[in-house]
Amino acid sequence: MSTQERKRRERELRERLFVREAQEFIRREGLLHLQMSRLAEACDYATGTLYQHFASKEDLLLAIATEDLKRRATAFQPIPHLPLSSRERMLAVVLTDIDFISSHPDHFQLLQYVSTEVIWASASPDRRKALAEAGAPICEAVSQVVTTAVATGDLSGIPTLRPVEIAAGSWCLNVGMHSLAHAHGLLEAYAVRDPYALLLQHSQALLNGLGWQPLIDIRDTRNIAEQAQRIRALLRDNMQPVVSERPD
Amino acid sequence: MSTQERKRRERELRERLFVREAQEFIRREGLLHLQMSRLAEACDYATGTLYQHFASKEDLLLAIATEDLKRRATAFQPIPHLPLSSRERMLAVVLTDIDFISSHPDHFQLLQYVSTEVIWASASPDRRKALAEAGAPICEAVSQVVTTAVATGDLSGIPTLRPVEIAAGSWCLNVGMHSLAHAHGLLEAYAVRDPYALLLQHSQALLNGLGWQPLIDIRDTRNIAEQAQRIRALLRDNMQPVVSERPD
DNA sequence: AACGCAACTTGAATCTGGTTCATTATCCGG
DNA sequence: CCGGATAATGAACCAGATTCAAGTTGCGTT
Repeated sequence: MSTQERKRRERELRERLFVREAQEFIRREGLLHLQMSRLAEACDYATGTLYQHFASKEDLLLAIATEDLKRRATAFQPIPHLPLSSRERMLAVVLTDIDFISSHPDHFQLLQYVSTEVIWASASPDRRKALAEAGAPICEAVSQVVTTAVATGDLSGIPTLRPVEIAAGSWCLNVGMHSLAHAHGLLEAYAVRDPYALLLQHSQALLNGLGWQPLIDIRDTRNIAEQAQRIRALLRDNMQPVVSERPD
Repeated sequence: MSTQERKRRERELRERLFVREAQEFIRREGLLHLQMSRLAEACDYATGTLYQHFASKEDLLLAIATEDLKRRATAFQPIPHLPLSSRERMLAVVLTDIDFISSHPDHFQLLQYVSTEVIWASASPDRRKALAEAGAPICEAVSQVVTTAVATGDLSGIPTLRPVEIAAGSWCLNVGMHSLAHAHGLLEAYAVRDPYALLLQHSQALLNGLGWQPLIDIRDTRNIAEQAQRIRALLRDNMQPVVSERPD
């Protein structure tokens, strides 16, 4: 059994190598210039070997996005347990998302690209499933925040909606603003400034609209900014130290 | 002069032919299977001629998306003048968007694809500009709705925000929900039902949160649905009859 | 220690499809 | 009707993803 096991491990290790190296390529030269043959070469393997792991280039891209997303997801896990009001936790979700994406521009670009129906459709079902699952912890963390809020009475639940569905609004606001912020030239064309401050303000408005206690004054931008800073500080302290993976 | 003028017209006509035929291709076989040479052939032109019009395939895709977007934009123009309360007008925007995208799935897919930084970056600046401009009327219409709302006192403006920026929240909610709704399998994976009813509910919550009068009860789903139906009916009556473009 | 088999690796060849460009055709003003 | 400018043509080109026939490797067996 042990040889089989060892092989599996080696295989997994190599897959990581490919993914890691591909991320490096993308960071250096952009998604556009990632080439299967060059990637294989850079890892000291033949092109064909790459295809042992990934059925197609799209598959590889999903795999990379999945890896990123897993890392992103871990950032959300401590949130439900942070010493914050339920509403602040919800904002912590928004802030975590903003900060992660701001500091990983490649991740957003890639995720955006693979989420495209064109690319999505040409990846294998397994990879698609893996990507969807990598996002699940975020979904769960957020749902938990909502559930707790309802339990503590900060939010009076909406009978027809599940926790996820209540959280979905906030999530969509995020996704939409990221898209806007990344659409090169759109902000300028439409004279929108500082998208993430705006996102924060609208998130607060939405929470108010859902009746999520304590309501705050959305005109008080100073207060909003200060609260965000407080929450960010706490998030930094609670950050999982990024598990630096052992070099092989 | 007239011959030069005629040539320009012919050129424009042909460009339309290409775009139209490409849309047809996409509708029939999907974005994935659009091929430059086959498209040219289908229009009875040589491949090279296609490249007289579009510097690259990406350019062509932007052109198609732009054409669609223009049509989409016209649907928003009557909204600021509809006999509705300002808040209902804002909902009319949301509904128009939902309905247009629901009935033009290809449009969303294409727009999503070309908005991707990868594709966007490899199109020519002119095409990018044209696409951005095609969306401007929507932006203006929505801004106007906000401006009117502030003028009539339905919405007490937010000193630090421009009308566009106030509208941006609602817009992002839309964009985000469309993304979610189109991400094959995500809704199921995260157990979210009926995304567009949800979008409506969250839009109402956001408007409430912005203090947009008259506030409504977001728990009253029946009322929300009925109001949406009323607005939709009005929108249908005011629909610009789609200008059926003369066949050449 | 040698053998045979299965599984894996290799990278040159294949294939697809976007893009180019030398050639040819068209059009226009004189 | 001529000469040159302008545009159309489509076969050739090229990049790069994907394949696959040939060669290796490593394991268990004799």
